[in-house]
Amino acid sequence: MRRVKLDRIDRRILRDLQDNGRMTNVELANRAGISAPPCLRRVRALEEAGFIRGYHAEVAPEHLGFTVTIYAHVGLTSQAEADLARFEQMVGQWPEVRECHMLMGEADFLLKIVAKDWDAFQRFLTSKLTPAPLVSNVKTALVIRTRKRLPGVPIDEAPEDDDEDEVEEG
Amino acid sequence: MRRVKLDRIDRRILRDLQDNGRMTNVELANRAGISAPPCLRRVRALEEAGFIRGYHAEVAPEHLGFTVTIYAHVGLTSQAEADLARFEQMVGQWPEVRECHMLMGEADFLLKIVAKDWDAFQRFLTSKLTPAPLVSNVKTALVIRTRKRLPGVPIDEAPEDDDEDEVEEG
DNA sequence: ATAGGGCAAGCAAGATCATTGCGTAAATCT
DNA sequence: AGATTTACGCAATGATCTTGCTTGCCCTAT
Repeated sequence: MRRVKLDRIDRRILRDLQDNGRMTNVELANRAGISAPPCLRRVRALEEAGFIRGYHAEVAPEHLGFTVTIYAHVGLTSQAEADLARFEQMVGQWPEVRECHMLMGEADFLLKIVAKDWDAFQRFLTSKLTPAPLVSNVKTALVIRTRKRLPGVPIDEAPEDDDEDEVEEG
Repeated sequence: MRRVKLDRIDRRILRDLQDNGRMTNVELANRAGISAPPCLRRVRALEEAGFIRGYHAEVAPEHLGFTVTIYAHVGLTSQAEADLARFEQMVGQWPEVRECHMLMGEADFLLKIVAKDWDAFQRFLTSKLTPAPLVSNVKTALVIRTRKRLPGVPIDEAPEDDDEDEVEEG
C-alpha cells in the first residue's frame, strides 16, 4: 500500500492537465517550475495512482448532429442492490446514455442522455427506457442551453489546511 | 462561411480523441488508415471548425478530496432573459458549480456541484446558492455513486443516412 | 475527350518533444 | 552524524510533430 502525496507542483500539473489535456510536457514543466523529466515522472505517477483517469477530447455535440440533451430521473420498482446493479448494467449498454448517477433517497437514478433529434429521443424513451424491467417512472428534462461546463473539480494552488492531500493506492 | 464535411476518417479521429485525448498523432493516423501529416491537418481543421472544443484530463474527484457530488434543481423568480443570464453569470463565478444547464419549462436550472464534504456543500448551499437573488427554490440530490461516465456523444463509424455531416463555420 | 483547378494524400526534412540513464543535492530516518 | 531515500537537473537518444513540396484524383468547363 503505497502513499501518494500531492504538493503544490502536483496540484498545478493536475489543474493544467484538467484545463488542457494535450499540453506538452515541457510547457507543463515550465508552468510547474521544474524541468521536463521530473514533471513527466510526476504525471506518470499521478496516472498510476489513479488521480488521472484518462484524457478526452471535448467534442461539440451539435456539430455531430446531437441537438438534444436530456436529463432523466428514473425511479425503480426495487432497491435491492442486485436490481440496482442490473439497471446500471443495462443502461451501460445504451450508447445514448452518457452518464448514470445513483441518487440519495429512494431507488432512483439521474441519466444524462443525448440524441440526434427529439424524435430519436422519443424512440429511445418509449422503446428502451420506459419499457425496461425494474423501471417504475421516468421524468425527463430537456436541456435548453448549457452556459457552464467545466471538467472535474476546482483545484487550488494550495489546499485549505496545512496538510497535503494523500491517498492510498491498492 | 466555410463548410466542413465529416467523412469516415474524421469520425474515426473524433471517436479516438474523445476516447483518448492524448493519443499521438501517429497512432491516430494508423487507426484512421492515413499517414501522419494529413491526419494532423484534419485534427487542426476539426479544432478550427469547432468540432473539438478542447482536451481535458479526467481527474478523480475523491482523490482530490471531493467526496460530495450534488445535482441541484434551481427555480428562479423571474424568467426574463436578462435575469436568466444574470443567474448564469453568477453561478459562473462559483467554482463549486461545474455545470449549469437551463431546462425546458419554467425558469429552472440543473446545477452539478462538487464539494470536499457534506459540510462544505451545506455552507455553499446556505450562504451562496439559496440566498442568491432570483433564486426561488432549490432541490438537491446527492449522488451516491456513478457507474457510467462517458464523454461527449456516441460516434459511429458511419452516419445513419447516406449524407455526410456538415456544419457551417462563422 | 481533354486540359485546368482544387483537394487531399504521401514523402522527406527539420524542429520540437518524450524518455531514459546518471550524477547530485536535499530531506528523512536511524 | 551518517546512511538511506527521494526527487531534481543535465545530457543524450529516440519518437513525434510540423512544414514544404510533389503527386495523384476528381470535378468542371471548354
